[in-house]
Amino acid sequence: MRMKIGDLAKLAGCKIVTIRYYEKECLLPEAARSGNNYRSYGEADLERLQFIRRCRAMGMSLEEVRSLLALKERPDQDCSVLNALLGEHIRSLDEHIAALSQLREHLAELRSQCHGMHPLSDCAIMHGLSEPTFQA
Amino acid sequence: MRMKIGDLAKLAGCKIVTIRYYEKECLLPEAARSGNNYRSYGEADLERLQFIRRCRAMGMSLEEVRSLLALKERPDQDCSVLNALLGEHIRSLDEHIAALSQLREHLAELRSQCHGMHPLSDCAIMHGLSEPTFQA
DNA sequence: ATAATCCCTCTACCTACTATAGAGTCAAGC
DNA sequence: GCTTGACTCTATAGTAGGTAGAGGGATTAT
Repeated sequence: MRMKIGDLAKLAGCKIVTIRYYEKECLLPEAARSGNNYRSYGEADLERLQFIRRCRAMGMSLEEVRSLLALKERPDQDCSVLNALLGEHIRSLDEHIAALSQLREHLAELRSQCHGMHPLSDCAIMHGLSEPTFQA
Repeated sequence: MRMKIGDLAKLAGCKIVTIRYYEKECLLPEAARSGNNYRSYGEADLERLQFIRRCRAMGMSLEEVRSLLALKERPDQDCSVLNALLGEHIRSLDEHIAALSQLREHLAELRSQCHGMHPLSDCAIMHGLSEPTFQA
């Protein structure tokens, strides 16, 4: 039942150092220690770590994860707080995606103006990057 | 014609510290100094800085910018190198955008399952984040 | 003369980890 | 009993691309 940090890391799909890092950041509680001073983990630790990793995989910051973990501790509370938090996260993702897409279009346009096989001094890409018209 | 770091920052739309940072990173040459030890800049410095800022605004890393600056020094070279570099950058942008979009859909789906007004312990969002099904 | 604003260097901080050094622990094989 | 390899421990420093602050000197406006 009890496992060492390497086992936990394997099960959660993350690195050992990351687990120690989360502990230092108080996202995981201070681990119990076995006689040899090795950290010792159980089911609950694994679940909490997986929760964190899933949130991270969803693109949340550790601060956001911290808020979610705090919410998770109070299951009696209304879930509108959580709903709002997630909505905010989706909104910021949308912004991020829109900005990147615009950038991508911009770059594609720049590239389409160059057909290769000529010196850099004539290249439309270099000119595009050098001229004030291409302020993003 | 010559200007101080604050003027340059204003013209390039960046912070003073950022300019000093670029100098330390050798993206900008060591600035000339006037009698009072203030950095002193001219047209060429402004252009180089603007080039860097434009590349950054296009989402390029400082390492990519470094490569572009090196290319810029050799205007006789064929522009296919530049073309390839830009193509690679666009490709990595595409990947990034795709990953974020998938994430966004995932989160939207999660959120759509919660209609508010019930305790967290029943909330589909919290369950979604707690269960292995939602591995991204 | 003095206050506000500029500039200087140097150091530390941010996110979310990753990498390395140097040391202790444990199980298997000879 | 000894060695080898795989595991663990702590502590420190590094990554990208800056940002923030301390403590000091220079310039400009009033």
